[in-house]
Formats: sequence, structure tokens, C-alpha cells
Amino acid sequence: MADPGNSELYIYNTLTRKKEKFEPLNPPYVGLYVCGPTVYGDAHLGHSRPSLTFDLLFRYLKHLGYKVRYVRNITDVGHMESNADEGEDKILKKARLAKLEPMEVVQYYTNRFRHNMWSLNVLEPSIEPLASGHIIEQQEFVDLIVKSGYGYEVNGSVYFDVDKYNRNFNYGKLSGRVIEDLISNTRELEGQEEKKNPYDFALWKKASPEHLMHWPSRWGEGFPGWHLECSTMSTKYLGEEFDIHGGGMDLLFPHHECEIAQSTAALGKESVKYWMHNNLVTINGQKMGKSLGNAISLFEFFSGDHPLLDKAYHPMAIRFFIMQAHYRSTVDFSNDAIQASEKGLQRLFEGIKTLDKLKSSEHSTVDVEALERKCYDAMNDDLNSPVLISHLFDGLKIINFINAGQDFINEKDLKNLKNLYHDFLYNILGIDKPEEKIDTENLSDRIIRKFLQVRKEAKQRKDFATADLIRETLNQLGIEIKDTKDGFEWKIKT
RNA sequence: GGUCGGUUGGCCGAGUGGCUAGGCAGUGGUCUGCAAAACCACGUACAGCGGUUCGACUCCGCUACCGACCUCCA
Repeated sequence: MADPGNSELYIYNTLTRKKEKFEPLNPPYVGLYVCGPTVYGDAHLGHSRPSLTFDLLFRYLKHLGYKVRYVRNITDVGHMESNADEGEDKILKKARLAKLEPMEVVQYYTNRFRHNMWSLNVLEPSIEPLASGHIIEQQEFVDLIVKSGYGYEVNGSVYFDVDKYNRNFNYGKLSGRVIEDLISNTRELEGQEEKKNPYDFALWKKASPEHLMHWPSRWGEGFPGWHLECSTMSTKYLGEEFDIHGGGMDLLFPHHECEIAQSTAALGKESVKYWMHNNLVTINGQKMGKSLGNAISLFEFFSGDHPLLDKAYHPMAIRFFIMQAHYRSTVDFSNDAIQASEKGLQRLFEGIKTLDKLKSSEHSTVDVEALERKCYDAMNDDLNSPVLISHLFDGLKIINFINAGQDFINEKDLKNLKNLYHDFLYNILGIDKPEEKIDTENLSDRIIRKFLQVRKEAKQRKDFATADLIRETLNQLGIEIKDTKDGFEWKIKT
């Protein structure tokens, strides 16, 4: 194996809009924070994209020898419902509808999310903190911001003073927005009159009397603001400065912009060195989203139980499909596209079976090292999984030529080639080895029945030789056959 | 409306200033009693119009179309 330590990984930093060489702040340690799910409903295919993208990154960093602490939060509190004009808490609304405790809803969907992740072979993060479990820390974070002069309290709510912040720092540096544009574009929402400016955002929000999810604070009963949990929990678990913060592109503004503002205001410095954003999953060219009504949940994909799906898809087909597109490109869902991936993956699996049976020779006529270099180059180029996969397909030709006796491979190269597929397909791309699971009980049953059906047909056309041959063969296998008036019976002889 | 991004062959999807991406489908072939599978081989492409260049799909400009964000979402 080439030494992966020699690899120079480049990743695209949204902050600079350039690919940058990845250099951790404190090698060999890497701190990675990713915005996780809001657990008020089942995850759909779009939600799987950040999980899969940063699972790929997590796996590759570990493969390169880094010691990674991967923190992915669970948002179980505090986000607002889209069309609820009152600004009702999303989780709360769902709870009302279903007459459940809010924490019951959250627990239910958290469990289901974890189940989905397990199906997709997504590695568990090192820490999976809940926003509701860090209320105290979030309040402390608000204190820091207020003390530094960038937060102000009004009627039991605390807001972030964007204008003031922007005078000393740059609000909009990540998303490329300018305050002037925001002024003209901010929609009128209830509660705006409390803020100094419409683009100020809540750090702590006063709970209305009917609000169920609220916590005591020095400002009164309330709940944390929309963006606070990530600033708080990333700081708590990864420190005031850490390496990588990831999430979906749609979180760029305002969520991540506000996170930067909060952390910078509270800590007096930039927290994140590299910002990474995955692109969206589209369906008919449009973003897959709950509110757009075009979402297909992962459970539906795995069961095939959705009008837009031709069939059920194995989680690995989904994973491979996502991996066949670069994380910064959109990937458009269609049955044809996933089925194409599914068949391609099948061919890859067949090739690996062939690889396992390959015999080594004295000398090699193939260049395994070059293939390996190409695979690392692809991954080092901002996690280019589609190009990596194309090299794995190219490698199939090598395998098949050796198998056909047209090329030869020595023992060392053969070992390396096996390692290569093992490392890149299984460990890095995270594709699960296919298990040869056949329902043997059912299968033998079906085979016996089919045999007897053939025998019955043979008897009907007076082909007694064939009929007897079948009976004799089955008898020898310990299966006793009894002809009946209109068919047959059989049992396994004891 | 503002900001940003995209437009690649039948479909999906990479990439590059001159050299085959890859997958699926298709076509031809090998194998096979037939078929299937497997394997081998092979097309078709870079939205339009200008410009820069010896040369552009790749750089620049304009136009058209699509999308994301600006408001909860990954």
C-alpha cells in the first residue's frame, strides 16, 4: 500500500470559496462538527446527504490516520414552524397534533433517525449532543454575548445586535451577503418590533403561556434561539477553535452566518477553520423538502412503499447512488438513476468475488500502484467520490483480464489490490459487504415443489421415464413422494 | 427583486485550454445445445451567440433556461 500519510488532502472551504490544503489545528487530532437532524419527522433522502457526505469525510480522515472527534447534534428544541404565523415551535406543534409529550415525539424520531443511519452504514459520531440537554450551556453562551456587548434583552427575550457586530466584524462573510440587502429583503414577522433591526436574531426567546417546551432563565421562562445550540455545543465539545464545520448548503444563511457571529461575539475569535457544505438532493430538478411535499423518506425507499418508487431499494444502492455524485453538486433522484447505480454496484461486487478467487503469478503485468495512486488522488481532491468510483470500475478490467489469463499479478500486487478494494469500497465509501443471505428453508421448499410440478407435467404427457427419474432423485435426497388423485404430497423422511 | 450556483451524449454523472472520465441503457462480439449471466469492444456530448487564443466543452462577455438562499428545512 502506498502510504496514505503522504496524501495531501484538499477540501473546499466555503469561507474562501477555494480548495484549501487540509491542515488540522492540532494534528493528529481533528475536530468535526456537523449540523444534524431536527427530529420532528422521518428523515428523507435529502436528509441523508449531509450524513453520508460527512460520514465519507469522517471515514477518510480516520483512514489517513487522524484522530477525529465527530460531533453531530440532534436538534430537539427551538426551531420555528414555517407557516405557523405565531411562530409556534415545530416540535411543539407536532406534539399537539399527535397529543404526545414533546420529548416523546423527539425520542421517537431520534430512534428512527438512528435506525436509518444504521441501515445506511453511517458510522456513529463520537458525540451526538441534544440541544435540550444543553440549556444551561446555551444560557451561559447568551451571557457571554451580552457581556461582550452584542446581545440585548427586550421583554424577556435576548436578541443579537447584527448592526453593532457588523461594525467590528463582518456579518455576511460566509454567505456573501451584505447588510444593506438584508434590510430591503427581510419579511415582516410578528415580534419584529422588539428588535432593533429586522435582521437581528433571537438568542433566547420568551415562551408564550401556551408554550410547552420552556426553561427557566434569568430573563424568565423561555427557550434558546434557533442558531445557538451549534455555537454552544461545538465550543463545549471541540473547543473555541476547531477544524471543520459541515452542513447542508441551505444552512449557509442564516444559520451558519449567525453561528459565526455568535461565536465570534462570545469568544472574540473565529471558531471554525474550514466550512464545508454539501449540495441538495433534487427530484425533477427541484429540492427535495418536507415543505415542498416532494420528499420520500428513507423508510419508504427501503420498503418501496411510495407512489414515486418503482421498487424497494437496498440502503447500499442509495448510498452508492449518493456517492456517485460529488457532494458539492446536486444529485437528481429518479428510479432510473438509482437502478443504474444499483446495477453498477452489483457489478463491482461480482468483480470483488472474482478478485478473491484470483491466483498470483511470478510477475505482474498490471500496475496496481498506479490505480491506488489515482484512488487517493481522487479522494484528496475534495473527496471526489465519483472519480474514485470510476477508478474502481477501471480496476474491474484489470481483475477480469487477470482472471481470463490475459494479464498476470504477483502475490504482493494481488494483496495490495485486495486491500485497495477493501479500503476504498468498504472502509472509505462505506459500502457494506453484501451478505449471501438466502432463505434456505423457503428456497428448498420452493425447489421441491417446482420439481414435483415438472414431474406432474411429465406424467401428464406420459413421459414416465422423466417422472420416475425425478422421484428417484428426490428419494435419494431423503424426500418421500406420495402421488394423490389430483397432484402430490411430499415429506422429508425421518 | 437581491445574492449565489448550474446548463455535458438516451438517462445519471466527472473533468479539463490541445490527450478515453465512469455507470446505466444501446449496438457488435466471446462463451453457450438454446437462453440468461459473465466477459470483451464501440457510438453519440459539452444551452445559444460573440470574444480571447495557434487551439475552448474548459477562460471572458452577453442572452436563454433551471435551481438554491433571502422565511422552517440537510
